[in-house]
Amino acid sequence: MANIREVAKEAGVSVATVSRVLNHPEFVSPATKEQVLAIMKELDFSPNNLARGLALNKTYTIALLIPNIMNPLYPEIAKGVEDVAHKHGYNLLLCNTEQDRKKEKDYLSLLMNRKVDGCIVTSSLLSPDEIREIQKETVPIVVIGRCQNNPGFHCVFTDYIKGGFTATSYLIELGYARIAHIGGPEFLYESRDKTEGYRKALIENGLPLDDTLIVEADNEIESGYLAVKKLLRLSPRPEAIFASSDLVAIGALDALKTEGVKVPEEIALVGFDNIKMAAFVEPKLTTVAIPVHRMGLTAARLLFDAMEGGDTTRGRPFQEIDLKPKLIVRKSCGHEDRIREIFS
Amino acid sequence: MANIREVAKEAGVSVATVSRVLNHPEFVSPATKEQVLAIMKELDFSPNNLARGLALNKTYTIALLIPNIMNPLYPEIAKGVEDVAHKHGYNLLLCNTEQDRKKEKDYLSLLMNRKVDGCIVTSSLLSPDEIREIQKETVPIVVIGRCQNNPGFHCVFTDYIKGGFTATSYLIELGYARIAHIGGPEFLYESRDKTEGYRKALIENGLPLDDTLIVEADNEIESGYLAVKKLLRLSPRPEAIFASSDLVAIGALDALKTEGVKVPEEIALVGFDNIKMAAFVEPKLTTVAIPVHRMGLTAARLLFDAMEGGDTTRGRPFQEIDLKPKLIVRKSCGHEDRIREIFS
DNA sequence: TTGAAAGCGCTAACAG
DNA sequence: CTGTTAGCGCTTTCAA
Repeated sequence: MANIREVAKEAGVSVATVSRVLNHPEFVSPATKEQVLAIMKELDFSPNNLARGLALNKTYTIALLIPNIMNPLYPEIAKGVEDVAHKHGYNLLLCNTEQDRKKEKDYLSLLMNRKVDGCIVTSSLLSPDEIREIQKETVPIVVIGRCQNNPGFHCVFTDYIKGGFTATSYLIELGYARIAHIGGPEFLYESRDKTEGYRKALIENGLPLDDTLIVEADNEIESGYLAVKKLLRLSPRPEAIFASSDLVAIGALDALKTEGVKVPEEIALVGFDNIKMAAFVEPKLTTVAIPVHRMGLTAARLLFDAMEGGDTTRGRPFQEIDLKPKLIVRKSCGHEDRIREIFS
Repeated sequence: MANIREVAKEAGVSVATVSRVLNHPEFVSPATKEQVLAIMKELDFSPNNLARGLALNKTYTIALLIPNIMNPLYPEIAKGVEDVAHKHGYNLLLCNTEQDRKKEKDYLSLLMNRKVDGCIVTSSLLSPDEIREIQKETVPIVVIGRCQNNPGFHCVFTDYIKGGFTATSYLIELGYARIAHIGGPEFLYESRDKTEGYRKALIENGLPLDDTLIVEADNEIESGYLAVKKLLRLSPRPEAIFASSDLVAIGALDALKTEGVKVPEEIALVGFDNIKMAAFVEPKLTTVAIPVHRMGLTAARLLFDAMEGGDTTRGRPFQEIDLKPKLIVRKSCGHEDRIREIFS
């Protein structure tokens, strides 16, 4: 609770000197330096970062906006961001927007007013213009999401269309034709993209598009459960399901089991995200992996580059980093046996 | 980027008036208020919270220290805390200590210097004295963890001894005698307590204590996997396993399957925590539920009480809130059938 | 190598 | 109801 003035007085020097031993110790004589350091310890002094930030216009804090902390995807991103933030001596302010536009806006302006030094926004619900409006010129923002959506921001991008395409194509290769899709919430571009990939794969393979095979769910286990209940009422039943997230797939799997439908024998299932749990349900879930941890790392690196380089606002080339989704084949789709069976 | 002074000038009033429309609008005439508000909008003014915090000695931010953001337990606590923080108009600063004493200390002092208004610490590695040493007198801290361990802090507590006891007793009731235990990391009191509960249950039931039946693991799926590999080398094999966390139990289950051991027919399994995934592995995991979300809520409420009541440091009665663990019976231990079989 | 002093942007007496 | 003014704790010219 002691402040710099008390330390100065006690040490018989000026506050400037005390400040110097904190910030530019090389410019102060060893003798006084030691003296001051001693007094600091004695008085249990530690600088007030608020005041420091006010004077320096720097807070050594960055923020990360995530839509849902309960979705295991985001803690993993957060971990990636934190790893590099901590390495740079920065603090991470984690904000949970709960997929609420208002909350996202609130947090964002709060952060800008709190003068964080930088900010990473994941799967934002806001338009680039909305973000820009809230953004202070001095605070770089990097976006994790779709870049074409966010001109003017550094951006880490994953091609969900391709992801959806990959998942669906895989199912098609395995010989399934009547493939259902449990889509994510419409208001997320990620969901729409996955669905688009799904459609694209069907079309390119000359399979009919059937909208009754598409149901929407939010990103929750329970929601996947319900979706399957709906899908099972269809006749004929789908032969395979592409779920827009592993969480949903896990719920779907649960429903399938409840209904006594064997996976993959009767219905095959692909998830999306490759969350850890995907490998521990039964059957282990085939899924499309998103390099989440790396997304966090990369976004953070981009941010620090921008923060150190300054100049983010000037029409400088914005970086887009494209992290590729990758199919992880496990047991939930049928595999070699199934392939053989189909093609023989 | 405009500041209060510019607004004042532009509006032809004093800074005090501008400040007033921000903080005590009731004391300013409607006319000037509107006028000022208009200018604010025109200049895109928003107050600098750093300066505000400096002047008010208040930041409208609380912090939450968690040991591991990747463990699904903690996001749930965070959610609880955030719910009430947001309701009070506060920001939540989430800090991941990675179960590292140094990092925990660093974060804690960082936070104190940043002048958060309050702080919640979960399963701390620090002693009460260490925490107190870092704590600024004005900043209330509430602890989620063992209260006897933390005299002098408000505290939300769960009785892990009882939890371990409950889990083990349940296994014993079902007729298992040779019960193994996969303990959590020794350096966490939670782990030690669960293990103590395990021992207590054995003793009270007149079962022999056999230390070869106890193996240590950290709180990771992989670690549970390895632990089971070890346990399976024992002969005779254990009939049941009490795992110190669901994560570990899930890893254990995976290993058991890999080894072709049927659960619960050949080996029964109980987990701990009741994370969501416990209900989606096969067999669904019997476990001991910790009311995590409620822990977060409660801790936050305690914190806000303390913050508003002031006076936390004075030897005022510290609240201890005891949230009870609860057995959740699912399929991984054998159930009615098994009971009948055993008792007939 | 050091000190005096002018801010950083805001709030809160106090006096009108 | 409004303005003047003195800080909040720290950093950084500028002079010495």
